[in-house]
Amino acid sequence: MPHDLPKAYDPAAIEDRWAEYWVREKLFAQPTPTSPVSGEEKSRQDGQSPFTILLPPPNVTGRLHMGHMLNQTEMDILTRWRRMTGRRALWLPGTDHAGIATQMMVERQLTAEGTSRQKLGREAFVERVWEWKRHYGGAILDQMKRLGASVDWQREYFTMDERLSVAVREAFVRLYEQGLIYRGAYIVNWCPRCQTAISDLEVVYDEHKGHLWEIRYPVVDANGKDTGEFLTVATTRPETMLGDVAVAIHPEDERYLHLHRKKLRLPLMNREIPVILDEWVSRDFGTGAVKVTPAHDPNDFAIGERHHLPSINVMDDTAHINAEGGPYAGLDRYVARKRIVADLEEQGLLGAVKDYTNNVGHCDRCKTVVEPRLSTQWFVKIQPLAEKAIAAVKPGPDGKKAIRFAPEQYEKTYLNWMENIHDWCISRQLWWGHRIPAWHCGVCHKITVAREDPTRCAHCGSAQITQETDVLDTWFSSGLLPVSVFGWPNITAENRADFDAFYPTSLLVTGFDILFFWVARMIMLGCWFAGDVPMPDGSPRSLADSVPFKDVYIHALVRDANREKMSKTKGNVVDPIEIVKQFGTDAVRFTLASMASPGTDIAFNVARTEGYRAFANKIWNAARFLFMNVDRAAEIGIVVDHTSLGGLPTASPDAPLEERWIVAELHSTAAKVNQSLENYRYDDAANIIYQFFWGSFCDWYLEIVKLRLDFTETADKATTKAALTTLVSVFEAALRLLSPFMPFLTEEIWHALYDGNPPTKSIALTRYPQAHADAVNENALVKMHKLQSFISGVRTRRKELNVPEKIAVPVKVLEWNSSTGGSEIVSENLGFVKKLAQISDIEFVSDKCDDLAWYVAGPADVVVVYEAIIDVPAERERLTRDIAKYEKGLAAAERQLGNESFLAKAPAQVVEGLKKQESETRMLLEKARAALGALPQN
RNA sequence: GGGCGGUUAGCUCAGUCGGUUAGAGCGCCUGCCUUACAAGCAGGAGGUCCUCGGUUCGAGCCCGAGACCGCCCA
Repeated sequence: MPHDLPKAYDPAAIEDRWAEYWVREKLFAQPTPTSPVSGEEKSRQDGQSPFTILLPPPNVTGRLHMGHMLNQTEMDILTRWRRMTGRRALWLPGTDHAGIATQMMVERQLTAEGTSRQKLGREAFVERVWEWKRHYGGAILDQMKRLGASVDWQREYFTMDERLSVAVREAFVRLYEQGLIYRGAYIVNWCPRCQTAISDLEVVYDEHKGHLWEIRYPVVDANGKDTGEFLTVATTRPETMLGDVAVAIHPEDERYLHLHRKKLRLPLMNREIPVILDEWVSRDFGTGAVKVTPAHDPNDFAIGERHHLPSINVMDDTAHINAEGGPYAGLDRYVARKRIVADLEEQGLLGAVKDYTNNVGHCDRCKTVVEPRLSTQWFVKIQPLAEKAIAAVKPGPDGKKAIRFAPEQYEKTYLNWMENIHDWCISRQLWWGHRIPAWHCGVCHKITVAREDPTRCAHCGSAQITQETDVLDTWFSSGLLPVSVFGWPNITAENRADFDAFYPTSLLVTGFDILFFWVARMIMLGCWFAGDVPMPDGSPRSLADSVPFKDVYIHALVRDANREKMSKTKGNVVDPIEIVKQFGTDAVRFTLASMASPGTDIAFNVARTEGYRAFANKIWNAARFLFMNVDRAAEIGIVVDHTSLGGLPTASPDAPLEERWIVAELHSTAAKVNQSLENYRYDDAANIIYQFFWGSFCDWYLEIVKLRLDFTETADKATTKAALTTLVSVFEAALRLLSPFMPFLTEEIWHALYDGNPPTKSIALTRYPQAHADAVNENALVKMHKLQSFISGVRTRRKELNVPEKIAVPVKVLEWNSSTGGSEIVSENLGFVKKLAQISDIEFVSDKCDDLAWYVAGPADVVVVYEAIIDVPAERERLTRDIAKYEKGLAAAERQLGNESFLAKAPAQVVEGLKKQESETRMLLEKARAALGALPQN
């Protein structure tokens, strides 16, 4: 039997092989169900309803980083687990076309080639991006394949795919027809480098040390002559003054009220502008007078609307001053700023210049300072969509929430944003993306929006129509994914099996950074459009059935070991692929899982990963131990029946204690792990399995079972076979328990265990261990626990007496509390107790003996008899320390037990427990005092 | 300015409904190459649960105030 595993676990030697195997064998493909799954069936059999999860589509230009790996590890654990519990599990992968990022990438290439997208023209450029995508776009998904993500590769999508583009177009047209898309001139965030509008969410604010400049605007009389008086305004952006159309003051500001209706002469431009009153003005900020530049500031724009002021745009789309800026035309905004400040100073119109730290918006993509700019854009009137999206997370008529957040706190964040939402600017001045399906008429200037490319204007019939050049925000298409990947809008009677089976999806796992970008938009668009799709039986769809997912699990940020945010500039980025090469995928996955405590950032520390590689190695070697014994057994004709594997083993009442115990531990572990995963407690689940494998199975059970693995000719073959069978079946079940966390290692060992003839193609297709409540044998757990503390106690005592590890010594046992039955348990299990504690002989005594080496170990007093000289000072120190500890504990217990309120109000079980503890502590104290007294005086 | 989260061992973090003497991994100290594993085994040390006040028979946990750290939104 070829069970020859290498001595040390080497992930590199096994992982590539399995990763390829899983993809090649299409193990995780989830074809369209042939018989439609009715919604009724879905809700009736919740345990068997499909488990569907969408991969947050990585940016097609991206490379895998630690955040992806955490995200994917969590999804993979849950998907593998749900699959193993028997549910139809579908994890759907894909990538996002990432408008700005991808366009930037290709433009950079073009620049290097000495050309540009303008020179190429739109059509050629877009073809060039497709070419780029075909070449490099698969990189991140290839990395995912290598990491063994159990996704359905047959369903891989790209947001610009034809079928998904159909959905984008349908969504746009429908919203337009419903009056929810409009076009208009508003202040948007403009990136002068990307030369496109970006949404509020794509602006990141940074504290920036700047100045607050005070500028004196001369007051003029009716003839335009200076009166000699000035109104001083304060601004952080003096260059925008070129576009000023008014100065606003607060209607109750006594300082300036006399200037109301007066005119000012705008310095440098020599234009007369009015002084107006507006409540928005903050009297405490700056001078209390604010210049109004509607074309370059959102607040000013609002004031302009209120007061019917004109807007003067003084900058072009590259943030250079345009012709409206008079002498400053052609200057970059910052050059203009310097020049303007200098000129004002020269003219004596510059007041105080104060240091001021303000928040400056930068483009999320390229970090260029964003310019608020008045321009014509397309917007979604968001309120009606937001209302549904709010209702979806609040308790419905039945008191249930259609969407639940984990951790719960994110629900507040989400609602807070959704309740204060602004209309969504969806147009981008890019070439790469879904081009807006709107045509402008050259004759009547009206807009035609259509599902099919029109040839004539819908209003006047003219053929002089041209398509809108803008494309849609990438999030508009990714927001539609939950519906579009399952066939929307083409949901017909013949073509709705996917939609009926998999929508709503079960869960979304993602980072908080895209809560608004993506999660919120999926909820809005999903509720809006899926809501119109009737249920399979033709009935209207409820909100609960319209949502894109039922649960949202938000995970934290992966930071470096010092809790610093990873960043390229800081150079502290941990490349997951590098770490994987070093320690193996399984170890990295386990690290992330064991640290994934909800709501807490992960400080990724390779020391931890090193530890989990050791864990993998531990299991590897446990497997080697098993195989060695299986092979030896085979030599004398003992064969473990493979058909007994695959479930969760049970132990008969007459089985040895260690068997009843390990089986009970296994069931208890399985129960806890299932419960933890149910609650998204990856950390608990991982730690519980770790504890079972290493702490229980390897440290205790394997050592004990060695005594029963007797392969000599005289051995009782039945005993050996029974022990071996339990050993193998517990191990096999534990592998399945571990498999979602460490899929590679467990796959390798599991196949070896079945000697090349496994019952299915992969451990991932077996059943996850489910505990039987009655198999958790409390009695065995308690007894074993006592023996463990007894054995540990003897070992501790041996160390204190400097007994060499190899030497077995006799011990005397005195049971000091008959109710525990300690002596009996010890004598029932003499075999392994003697072995594990290195005891040559045990004598049970009924009276305290005179030996000095008295010690309390677990359920019995123990005396380790050894011809060693007791280190009297050390012994005195130990006893003194113990006495102090016991005295403190006893005093605390007595104090509480003397409190009548406690006795009256505390639950009986707590009082009983404390009484027991008190009497035990008292006994320990007496013994320790006696032992101290018996020590020689010096 | 508005909102949210955190502070527990040297480090990174758990701690369920308030209940007996607060846990884990890593690190540290001591001793061992023991026929699965030195990526190992055995043993050990290590705590003002941020501070103050309150509720309670009982507080790491609940309430109030404060300190410090962090995040989101404007």
